[in-house]
Amino acid sequence: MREIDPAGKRRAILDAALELFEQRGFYGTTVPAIAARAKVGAGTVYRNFESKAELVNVLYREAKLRLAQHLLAEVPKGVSTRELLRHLWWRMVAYAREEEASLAFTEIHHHAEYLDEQSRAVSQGAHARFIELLEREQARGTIKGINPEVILATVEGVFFVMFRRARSCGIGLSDEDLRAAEQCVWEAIRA
Amino acid sequence: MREIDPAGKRRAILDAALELFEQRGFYGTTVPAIAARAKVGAGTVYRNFESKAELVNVLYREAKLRLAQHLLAEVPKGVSTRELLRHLWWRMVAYAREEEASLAFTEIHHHAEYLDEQSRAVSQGAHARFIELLEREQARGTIKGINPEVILATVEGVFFVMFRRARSCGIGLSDEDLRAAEQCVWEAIRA
Amino acid sequence: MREIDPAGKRRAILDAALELFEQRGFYGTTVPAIAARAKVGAGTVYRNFESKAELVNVLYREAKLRLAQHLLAEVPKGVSTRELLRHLWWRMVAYAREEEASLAFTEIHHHAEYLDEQSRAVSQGAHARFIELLEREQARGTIKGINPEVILATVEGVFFVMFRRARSCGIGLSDEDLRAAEQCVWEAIRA
Amino acid sequence: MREIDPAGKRRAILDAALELFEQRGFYGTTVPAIAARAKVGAGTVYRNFESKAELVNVLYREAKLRLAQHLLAEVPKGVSTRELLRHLWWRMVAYAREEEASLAFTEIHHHAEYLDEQSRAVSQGAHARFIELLEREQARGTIKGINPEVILATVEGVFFVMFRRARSCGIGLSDEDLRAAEQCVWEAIRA
DNA sequence: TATGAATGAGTGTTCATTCAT
DNA sequence: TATGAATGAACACTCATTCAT
Repeated sequence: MREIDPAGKRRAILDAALELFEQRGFYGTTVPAIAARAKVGAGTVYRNFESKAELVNVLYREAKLRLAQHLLAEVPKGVSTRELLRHLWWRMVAYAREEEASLAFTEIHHHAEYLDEQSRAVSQGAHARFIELLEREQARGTIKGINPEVILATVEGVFFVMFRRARSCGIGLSDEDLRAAEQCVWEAIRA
Repeated sequence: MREIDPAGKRRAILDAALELFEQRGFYGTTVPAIAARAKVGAGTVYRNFESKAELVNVLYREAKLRLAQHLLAEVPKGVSTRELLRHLWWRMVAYAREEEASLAFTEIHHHAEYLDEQSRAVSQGAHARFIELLEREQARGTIKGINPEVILATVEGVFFVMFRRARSCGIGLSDEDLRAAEQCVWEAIRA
Repeated sequence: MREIDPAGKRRAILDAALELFEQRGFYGTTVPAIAARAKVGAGTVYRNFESKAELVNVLYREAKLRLAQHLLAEVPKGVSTRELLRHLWWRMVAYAREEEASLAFTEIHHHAEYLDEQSRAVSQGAHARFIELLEREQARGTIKGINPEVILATVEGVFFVMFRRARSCGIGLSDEDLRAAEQCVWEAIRA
Repeated sequence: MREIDPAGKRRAILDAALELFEQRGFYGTTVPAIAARAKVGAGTVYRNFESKAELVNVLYREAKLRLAQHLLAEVPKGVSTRELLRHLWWRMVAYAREEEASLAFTEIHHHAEYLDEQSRAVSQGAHARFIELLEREQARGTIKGINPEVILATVEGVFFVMFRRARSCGIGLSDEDLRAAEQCVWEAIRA
């Protein structure tokens, strides 16, 4: 069987582009710079992606799906809401630590004008799954019965702002801080 | 008495630039586009600002200072921490509603490489004032004694993510949602 | 009697322009820079001159005429050709020392495309007067009977190249060097 | 074997730039004009040269070195100073006729502020080699013992002014004129 | 398939010129 | 008369994209 892209150039381009898009944004990143970092010719980028916009969309969807996958793949069944939050929280921490750039990338490109319909659908799809999960927990009466968007904004907001600040200021987040933050979030949302 | 810039072109340029930088970022915004939106010639931008970078820095500092001013100007004395949070929260809501673009702008440009020393200093100065305020409340024993950075990330995170989502998805935030969110934040941080 | 330009702004503009055109050429000199050096507003330049091109043409003609005037005004009558050359040579030296910039300016702008018909006519007129003078001396049989253009190129060439080099390299020309050069020129052209 | 720039675009750019810089100077020449004359896209200029300034410097050094090479490469040994001058003179004439623009170019750009250290060094190096040559002849007692800079200014001055005038006035220089001029120069400098 | 030279539209910025004050 | 803020065309230079090799 003939493999597609045996040299992994497509992957190299995606990885290079992720780093650069995250650091300098879409318009601040040039295709030649991506090609140089991926150690391929500029033309090779266009053999793999129709345009710079397609490239950023592919990355966006990949990042969004991978995060959702990472969080929702092995959700434990039959545990308390407290346990569920703790589980999700540390999965997010693990993801943020492994894929720092990917997480920051999705934050930055949220709702940018160069994202296409498909990317917006992926984003909304992931969002919808989290809302559903929250609504199931709300039905158990363990967390507040308010607008689940508010609950989600609480969880995500605390997490993202903390990680963004840690990343942009170059300071580390201790496990103690993360535990404290998780406790805050729980107290914020519990019924 | 001769007025400086009686036609308010400088202000028009700043306003136009704020909108565009917020929508499309620094690199995605062109100076001719700013000039066109401000209804001035391209050269007029350069009569008022040394460069595109200076323009974004002026805007950044202005936005940061105005927000800090708005929040910290009339902090009530001798009230409970609960009252203080409520006060700050609704000041933030008022600001976010009046100056939607300005708030979103500062979020986007946080720690960008085109911000100069002065802008970084302004940003850090504002941050420090909020941390001090939190430490005073922590000393009263009314909020958690954890790392105040975590507390601040909690308050800001919930607020910003909620407003960003409302803005980018074009949905409104009801007063009820905002009250609920504020209650979440309080329960998150109280001792 | 109402004087024109009592404040001498026109003169200030011409002097400022001469310096700048000589240092940086026509295209390398900006009208605002001329105005700033002349301590007038940019609009004042246009009140006195139709355009940057007219300004350079006025300067060119002035410089050309002044030099010719300086050299040909008091030509001694009834002296030997040797005496005449010596006279002219030291008049040129005096002019070059007094009006360094003016001399360099005419050299630089010789036959530039922005010079108008009138300027070219002035240039050619001055040239013709020198050629006539040379032909009169040739008729006396005291200098070579070759193409007078060659004689003129010799006198001017030695002089200009020497002064240009002195000026651009920042070295001074001693009287001894100038005397030696004049002797060279004489020996070059004498019959 | 892969040739570098087989289409000779770099050469085409250099040739086009030489013509334009010679006619209109550095600031009067636009990069789009160079590209158009060289029949390449504007971007191609920047693939071959870092900037307009680098381009003019490359041209300047090339022209300076080629002229020095042309004159000094095959200096006849053991000939009289008279013969040496004649040799150099006609080499200069040959060069001036073959590379009219190149000669005029170096004259114009002498000591301009956009020339870099390397270009100034090349210029001074060439100058030094001519001064040395003159000093060797002075040691033989065949030419005047005056400041060799004056001798050089004499030779160069006569030559350059003659060619510049011929070129700018569009008149030709007859061999007879050139012979006469060479004789003038000899008589100017001989002991 | 992979390349990178080539392109030219588009960028940030300057400046000759105008004109309201 | 004198000013200098305002203009926008034109500049030096960049970069997304193409295509011959």
